[in-house]
Amino acid sequence: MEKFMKEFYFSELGLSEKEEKILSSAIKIFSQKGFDGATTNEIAKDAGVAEGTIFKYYKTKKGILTEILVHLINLMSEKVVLGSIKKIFNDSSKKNVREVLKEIFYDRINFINSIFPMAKIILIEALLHDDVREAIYKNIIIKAGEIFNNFHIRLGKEGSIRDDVESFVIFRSILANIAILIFQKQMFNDKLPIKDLDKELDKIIDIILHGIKKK
Amino acid sequence: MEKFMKEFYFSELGLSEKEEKILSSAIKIFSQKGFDGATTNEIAKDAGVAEGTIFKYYKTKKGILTEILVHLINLMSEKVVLGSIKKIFNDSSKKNVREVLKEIFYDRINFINSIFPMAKIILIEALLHDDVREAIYKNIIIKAGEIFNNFHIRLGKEGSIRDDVESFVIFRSILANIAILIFQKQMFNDKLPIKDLDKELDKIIDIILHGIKKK
Amino acid sequence: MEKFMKEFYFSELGLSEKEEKILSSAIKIFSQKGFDGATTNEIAKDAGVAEGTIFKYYKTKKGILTEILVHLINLMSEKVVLGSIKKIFNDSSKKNVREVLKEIFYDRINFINSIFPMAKIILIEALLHDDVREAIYKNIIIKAGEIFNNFHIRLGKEGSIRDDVESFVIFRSILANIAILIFQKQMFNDKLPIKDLDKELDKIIDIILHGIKKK
Amino acid sequence: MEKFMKEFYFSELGLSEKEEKILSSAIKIFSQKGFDGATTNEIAKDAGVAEGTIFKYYKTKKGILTEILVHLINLMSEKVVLGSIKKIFNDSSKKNVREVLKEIFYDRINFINSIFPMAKIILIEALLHDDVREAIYKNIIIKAGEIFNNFHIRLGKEGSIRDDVESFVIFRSILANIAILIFQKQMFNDKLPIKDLDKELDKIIDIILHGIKKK
DNA sequence: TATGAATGAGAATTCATTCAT
DNA sequence: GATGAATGAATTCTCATTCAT
Repeated sequence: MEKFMKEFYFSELGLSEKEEKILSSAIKIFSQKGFDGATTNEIAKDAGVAEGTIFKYYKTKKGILTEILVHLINLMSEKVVLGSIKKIFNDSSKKNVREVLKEIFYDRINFINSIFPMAKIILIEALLHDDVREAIYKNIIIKAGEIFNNFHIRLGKEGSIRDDVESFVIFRSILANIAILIFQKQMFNDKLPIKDLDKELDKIIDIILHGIKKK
Repeated sequence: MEKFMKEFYFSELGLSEKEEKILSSAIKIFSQKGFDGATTNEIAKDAGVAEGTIFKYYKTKKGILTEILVHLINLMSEKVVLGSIKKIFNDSSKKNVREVLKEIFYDRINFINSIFPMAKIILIEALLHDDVREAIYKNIIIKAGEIFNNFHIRLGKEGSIRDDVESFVIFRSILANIAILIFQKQMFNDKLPIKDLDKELDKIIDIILHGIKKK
Repeated sequence: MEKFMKEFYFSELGLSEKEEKILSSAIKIFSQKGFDGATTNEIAKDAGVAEGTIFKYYKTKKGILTEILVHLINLMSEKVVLGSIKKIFNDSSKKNVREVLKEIFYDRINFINSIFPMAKIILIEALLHDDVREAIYKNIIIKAGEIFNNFHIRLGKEGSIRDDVESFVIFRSILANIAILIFQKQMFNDKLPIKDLDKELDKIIDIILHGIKKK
Repeated sequence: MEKFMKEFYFSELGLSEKEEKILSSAIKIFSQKGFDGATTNEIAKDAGVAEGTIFKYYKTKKGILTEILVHLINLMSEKVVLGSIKKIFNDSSKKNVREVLKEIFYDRINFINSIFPMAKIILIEALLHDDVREAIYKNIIIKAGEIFNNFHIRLGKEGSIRDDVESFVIFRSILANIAILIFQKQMFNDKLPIKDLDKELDKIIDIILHGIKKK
């Protein structure tokens, strides 16, 4: 996964090998101990460089965190959120809602899992700091909401999805279901393992589409 | 709220006034800066005691965190989770599902909001440390799941809720919807304010009950 | 001298014993190695305290320097420059110019010698930094110039000192002669020892009063 | 002046262009921040060379300082102190003392101003380190004293200057007056500007020659 | 019991110096 | 010769913890 992550995260950033190692190790250590719990010494050792080298690339420890945040935002807003979801939506005319949702769920879960260490770091920072929250709101939440809104309008017209509830409320509910699934997988996979993701998704989507009320 | 929290949290713990102040300040500072980002000096100042006094009550800084975790678990598992939810369930025969859910949602949201600083601290620690996750799983998740399971069985028999999906999946979905609402209120209330919680809950419960699919 | 310095410098500042030791050692080490050449570790060892203790009293290393500067300025402007020189001037009616000058020279030389470590530190900082220069100019030079001006006016009326040259030019020339003497004593005492300060002063004052031209 | 300085300082030293740039930048940065406050990185950037290049020419950072000291001593003792002052003295038979002194003052002030950055660096180092003081004493002070001594003997015979005071005492007093003027110009030119150097020198020389006592 | 001055181990950061290219 | 990335020892500063009062 180390290898995969590197490719995935940084291949197009034009980072030097050392810089890539440092950033990669920082993500690893920060996600294990939190930003304040991690030490630059630890990161340096993990990256196989001298501690001083870190500060050639990043002015301060905080600077590494900022870089990670920026990278995550770029990843989510520019490349992935928009790119792959749009693709799915564009193909959606051919499929029914259930299939589109499943594809989106699959896509999101795989993506978030792949960047989970980064996402975890930023989630914690967002819980603690206003400015991080602000950055996430502006760069991710608003954009994702807009995309969903378009999607919702189209499906509403087609008659596939209810149009008597605001787009945002539906969006939030879907988001909640994806989030808790990722949370379960990442935090409690030993206790509450998700053995068959495919079946699991079917159940969740069924609830999302038809609710929990007996007909 | 400061006053309320103190009473609420600690009134029955038999803590001395000083100890109460320290714990209360620790929760405040930890929730603002995270455990590693907070200093005992800061906590002492906020609590109006000498730094040394903290270490009369808690052997180490970590000890304060443990106390907070234990306290949160007690609060959730023993006193509140079980207590008030059970009460709602016991009264549930008289009401329809929608009303029961709304009451639970109200109850949970109010409760979590009131203990949010504590919950935030522990959430972060749970993201970072196995043992905290373990404690939460054993003491909260399992117990809450069991309670919901009983509730589900009863409602399933009554014909109010689908019984063709596992209890846990439904529970998780409801949990997700509550959680994201609390999250929105606590983290993005300035950007995405929840003006009328009552109406908001109606919409969410509608989606939970009937799904997002157009009939 | 260590003892003497302490008393002299700090006795009325209400400093704790530790703080006094730290400030005293800082002056010693800074004057030996310069501000940037000195380390807080060295100061701590010399003061017999832990390195961390220094930072209880002074937020930063720079803060120690500022304290020394402030202390020197207070010493020179408030207590000593004004105090003792005024006294000499007030008694001056009874003596001739030569005796007054000699008394001032004695007084200044003894004073500057006693605070030379401090003065050296600040001299170097003044050579390097605008703001220090500014502080010295405003707090010492202007005040000393004014005092001398009064002195000059009086002596000019009496007919003891030339009044066809600006006060400042005379002041500067006297200052130069005092300064170079202190400089010689402090920097080159091994090579150019001043064996009999009394005779030395007589010669210098003679030159100041009558010039170097043969009559 | 930058250009001039370079030519002036180094033209006859047979330095390569790079070496000249490095030395020139080192003087600039050292004089702004002091030796310990300056970094080799800063010097390299200012000189437009790689940091490593500095260490091709100078084994250590300290080595640059030594080079500057040696250069300053050469400049003062060999080329200039002796050269131009001798010339003035040799022409002195034709002029009166006042004119000779004025010429010397002009010459010295211009010279020291032109090399002030270097002189400042070495002054600070002399304040801090025995060995630098030693070098200055041996190579500059003694030599200058001897030259002045010859001058004094000659003028004493002519009857222009008092011969009832030691040569050194007179020399020191003249030196003091030159030094304080340079100091004023370099350190406090914004606060105490010297608008008309010519008139200023006339006043100072008048005081040096005739003293401050009213006749 | 409570204090808060003092500690010192450990953290982030700096910087002269080296060395492979 | 020249480079500049990399080093790691040294430095400033932080902070949980102790202990005499």
